[in-house]
Amino acid sequence: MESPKESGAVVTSPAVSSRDLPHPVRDEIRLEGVLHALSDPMRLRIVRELAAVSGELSCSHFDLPVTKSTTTHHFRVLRESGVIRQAYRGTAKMNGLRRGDLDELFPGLLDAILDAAARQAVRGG
Amino acid sequence: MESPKESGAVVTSPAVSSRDLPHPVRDEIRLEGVLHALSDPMRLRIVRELAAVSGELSCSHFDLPVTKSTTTHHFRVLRESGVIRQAYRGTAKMNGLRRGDLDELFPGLLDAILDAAARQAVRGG
DNA sequence: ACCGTACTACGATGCCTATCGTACGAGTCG
DNA sequence: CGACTCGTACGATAGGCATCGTAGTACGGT
Repeated sequence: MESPKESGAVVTSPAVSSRDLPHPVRDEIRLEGVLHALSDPMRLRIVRELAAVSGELSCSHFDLPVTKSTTTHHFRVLRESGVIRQAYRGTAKMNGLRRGDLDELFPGLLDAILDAAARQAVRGG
Repeated sequence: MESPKESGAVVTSPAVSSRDLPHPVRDEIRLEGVLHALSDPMRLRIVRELAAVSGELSCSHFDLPVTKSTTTHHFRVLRESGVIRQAYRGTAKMNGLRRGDLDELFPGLLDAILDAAARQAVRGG
């Protein structure tokens, strides 16, 4: 498509770079999909880290015991189920929890799951 | 433990019959397992009905759009993940939510999920 | 004893998915 | 430009699982 590089204007922020990723809109998010996404230990771990920093993290920040291919797969599942939002920023891909959307759709759900995960971790997870 | 059939006492309740089913004890219940169990539409539906009556229901009470074999499978997944408790009462198999255990282990989780499911159903699920 | 009901067990099938390795595209910096 | 980093795409593989059908077991009533 059009390259955002010409036109005299200075590119002030790296923004979403060119390629953008398909996300479900808020009302397309399904409870079953969210639960399924969070029922995988690797993905639950990712979401817990994202919730802890309450900001965005690059994919490479996570040091998961799986290959990069598999990591990509898990992030895609989380994005397609509506749990996280992803955007390119330069070569990095930033990930953020869709807290607002999830809280509007399913009030208390995310917090209950995060709390449950924390308790289980304390008990020795 | 002791069989309730001897001793002059009248058998007032059919009780657990003979065969009993393996359940995880409370501390063996894993969050991932619970989320996975509830991420299936059929099983979520079962759990919603059980929560609605807040008592026990026989397997045959449910009119699911699958065969009985499949229904048995779903109930086993729910039992083995710690979401429900099952016991034979005569020829019927009664099912009840393990609310107490789940609420102690993961406070607010079950309610949040049930509320989320109800909201989604209202929105047209 | 017999039958009907309730549920199970087992095998088959087809789909989904978690995982890997390798090869590639996009962006940054020298 | 070239090299390097970050992440993707694709194919393969192996295991899990939702579903079915059929055959079987347990229990209760007649």
